[in-house]
Amino acid sequence: MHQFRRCTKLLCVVEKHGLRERKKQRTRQALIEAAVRLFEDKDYDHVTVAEIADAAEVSPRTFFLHFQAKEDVLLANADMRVDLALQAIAERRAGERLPEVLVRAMDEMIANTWDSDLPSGLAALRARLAASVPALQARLLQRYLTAQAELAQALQRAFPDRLDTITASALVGAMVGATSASALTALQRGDGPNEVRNAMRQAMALVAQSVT
Amino acid sequence: MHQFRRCTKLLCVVEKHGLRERKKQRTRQALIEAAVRLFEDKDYDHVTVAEIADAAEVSPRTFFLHFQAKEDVLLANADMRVDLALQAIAERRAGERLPEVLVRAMDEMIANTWDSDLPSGLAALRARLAASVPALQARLLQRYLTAQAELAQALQRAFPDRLDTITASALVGAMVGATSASALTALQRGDGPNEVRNAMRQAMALVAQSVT
DNA sequence: CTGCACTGATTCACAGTATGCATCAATTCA
DNA sequence: TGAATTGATGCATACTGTGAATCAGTGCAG
Repeated sequence: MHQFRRCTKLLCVVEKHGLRERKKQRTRQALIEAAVRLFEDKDYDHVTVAEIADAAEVSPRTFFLHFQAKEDVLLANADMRVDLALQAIAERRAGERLPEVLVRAMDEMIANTWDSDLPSGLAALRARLAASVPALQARLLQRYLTAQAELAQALQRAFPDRLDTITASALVGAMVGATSASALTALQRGDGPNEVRNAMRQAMALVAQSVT
Repeated sequence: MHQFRRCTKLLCVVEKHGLRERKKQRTRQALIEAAVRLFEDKDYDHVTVAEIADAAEVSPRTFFLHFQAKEDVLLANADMRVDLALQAIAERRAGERLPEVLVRAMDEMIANTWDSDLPSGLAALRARLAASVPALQARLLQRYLTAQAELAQALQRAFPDRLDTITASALVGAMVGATSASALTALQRGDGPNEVRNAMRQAMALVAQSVT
């Protein structure tokens, strides 16, 4: 019944199998862009799904065919980033210790966000809205939680003799919790992108030293 | 516009100023009990607000006069617990170190939950639903986040020379993140109340050692 | 004790999110 | 070319959550 959908690793690679798939991606992209444009103009919840669909020149019904909820249009590529982190853990380098692997995985996600969403302004918009719109914040946290479970599982697989299930989830929970809390604090203080990133690094370092 | 309401410390002490207040509390309690009863019978989102209100013999509109959203009926006394933790931090005992204070604050919350919600079965119901109903999970996480901000502020006030704003929120974020992640993992593994509590303790200890 | 202010509860109306279902139209494949 | 697949649509609908007007009981001032 309830179900958090995740894209598989394969789907995250841009497939262009046929005109059909490309068309679908185009309307999806149109919806995202229309939404972002509208959110930059008006208050988040004064923008209705109907308006977004209208701006993207599709029917409102189509919106929900691409996104499970209104909020998801702003978290479009989050799944891909989790996959990056999972891969980073799986490809543990020789001699790399536990905290380093975890930090590298987190860095992978952050770096990808920086590269793809920062220039477009999407990162800033999302940050601003996530700090002020409860519904979006809730959805974001929820996705963090499911991502955490996957990261914990991957981490335990990478260090089977060192971690039990509880420790693994505690560790990942601490890392994600600390990072997002400090990022949010920095954001609400009015910090710019680089300061926010520094805050995240600082938080990660703090947690990392607990597993030295 | 958006606003996460919190009860003030004064309101958390049970006031019985007049018949009026008592009546209000009675309908509030009736709503909670009706909701719990229905949630135990049916699937969470097959129970409508209208049904809850009906079972409590009030109008549906009245439900939203007491709770901001459907989910909040299950998180009724959460605010009080945060206040307990804040108090625990403010009343820092002589010679108590940072990690100890934080752990004590968390313990305060957990212990209160155990004492008041465990016998009634509310704790179990909430745990079960929080692990399976996305909407509730989201709301819970959101409240954790606002609680975190308050805890971080209180902590910084208690250790002004030791903590900057970012470190304080990172620390609290790590603690809350680790604790809830491990609790959820334990729950989903099918652990009973005591095992869950142990998992939480273990997570707290892990984070506490990072600030030794 | 009486009228007035306050406020919880109710009723009615409504915007908006989200889903189910039948259907159309274009793509893909046999 | 004909058939199956599937993205998009329209329509109907359930439900959450809010606004506004109103009623009724409580508490307070005079």
